Amino acid sequence: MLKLDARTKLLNAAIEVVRAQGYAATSVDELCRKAGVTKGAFFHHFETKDALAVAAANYWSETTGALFAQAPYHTPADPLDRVLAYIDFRKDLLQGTPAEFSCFVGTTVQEAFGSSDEIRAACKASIFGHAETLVADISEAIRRYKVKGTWTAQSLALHTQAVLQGAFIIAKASGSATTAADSVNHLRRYIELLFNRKPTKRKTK
Amino acid sequence: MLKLDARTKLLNAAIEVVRAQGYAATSVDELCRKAGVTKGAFFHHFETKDALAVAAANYWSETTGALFAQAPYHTPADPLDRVLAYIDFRKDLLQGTPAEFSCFVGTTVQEAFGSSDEIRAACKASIFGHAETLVADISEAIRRYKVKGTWTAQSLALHTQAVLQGAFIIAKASGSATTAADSVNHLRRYIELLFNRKPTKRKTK
DNA sequence: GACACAATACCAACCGGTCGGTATGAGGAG
DNA sequence: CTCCTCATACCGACCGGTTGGTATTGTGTC
Repeated sequence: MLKLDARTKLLNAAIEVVRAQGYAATSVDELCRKAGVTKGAFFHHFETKDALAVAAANYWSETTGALFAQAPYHTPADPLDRVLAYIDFRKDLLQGTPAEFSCFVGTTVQEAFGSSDEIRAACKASIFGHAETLVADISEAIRRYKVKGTWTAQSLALHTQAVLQGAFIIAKASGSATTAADSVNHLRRYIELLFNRKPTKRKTK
Repeated sequence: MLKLDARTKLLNAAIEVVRAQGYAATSVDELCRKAGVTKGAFFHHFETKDALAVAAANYWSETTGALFAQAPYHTPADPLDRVLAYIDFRKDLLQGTPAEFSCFVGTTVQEAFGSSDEIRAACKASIFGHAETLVADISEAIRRYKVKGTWTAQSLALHTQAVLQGAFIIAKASGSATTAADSVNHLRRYIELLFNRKPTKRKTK
């Protein structure tokens, strides 16, 4: 981390600290301390604290986007298997403390949706953008399995994100990653039922 | 609200303001202003700001507990119908802005789980306690419909809360209550599928 | 007059943000 | 090559306002 420039160090620090204590409770000074950077550097790179939040949300989109793009859940030939492998992948990420596995933009938007429309929009773009990466596989699975229903691939993709966000909150309240994993299990079962797939052991990893 | 004592006015103000802007971003002074009460009164009734949060979480449990206890979703004879009616009831509550329909303890615990174990515990008790009120109906439905599975009534009850909490976050990000209702629809469909119930129009109101 | 309750004045610490300044390095002119 | 200029990156003391919390003084009701 030492070779990174001040801007990137601040973005990484923001994601780490905000996930642990929330956005409003995180001060600019603390961020600078954590990043090993001075306050002057902070306001050189970001006009305001809110601007940092917007940049961090976009940075979160990029880094997690790259993580999911190269994740192994894309390999199955069957689109439904890919969707289920995605769910399993998300479950695997539920390790350690909530501060480690929870979602930066989910945490931030909950606090800032009323005070900054720029932050809200950046967080929305992150969540909805990630959901969008699931739509192709879901749509293909709908066609392949000839599933009929009043719901759309988009709404199911967004529902997976809602379940994950909710699971993070339950985990924060209970202090247990297991309760979060329980919800993800229910989500997996829901998708199996939707597509008439018999309950399966996970195929990947 | 004028006839209420200072303590209750502060609790109501806390729930209203925190839902709109979050816990950390809400100052004691603002709470006092909103409640029409002085700072002296605040610290007479609550030792610290955190103590107010704990009291507000318990107050939230009581008031929402009363709301749900007298709600009409308990009337159907079939336990599964009661569970589905509960889901419908929750969906009906998704009116107006996120600040109006979102959950005080869900918002608060997300910010305070790392800094105050008392707040965390009070919020956990509220969420888990509410989930517990669903367990009897779910258990009865499991018996009546002879459903087999690896999941428990408790885990399904908690999953409903996770979906709702997640739906609140999606609503805050999107600024739309409709997207939250979409997730609740998926939750309802999941429960119908779990119990082999044909998709139904809602029975209660 | 005892006691719960509330109003006001006040405090030190901390907040986001500002500002004058320095370090470094690229590019052009001579 | 040397010198000058300019832009970018960064520094840290400082500012006014706000924070959670305290101390003191009423005031209404048994």
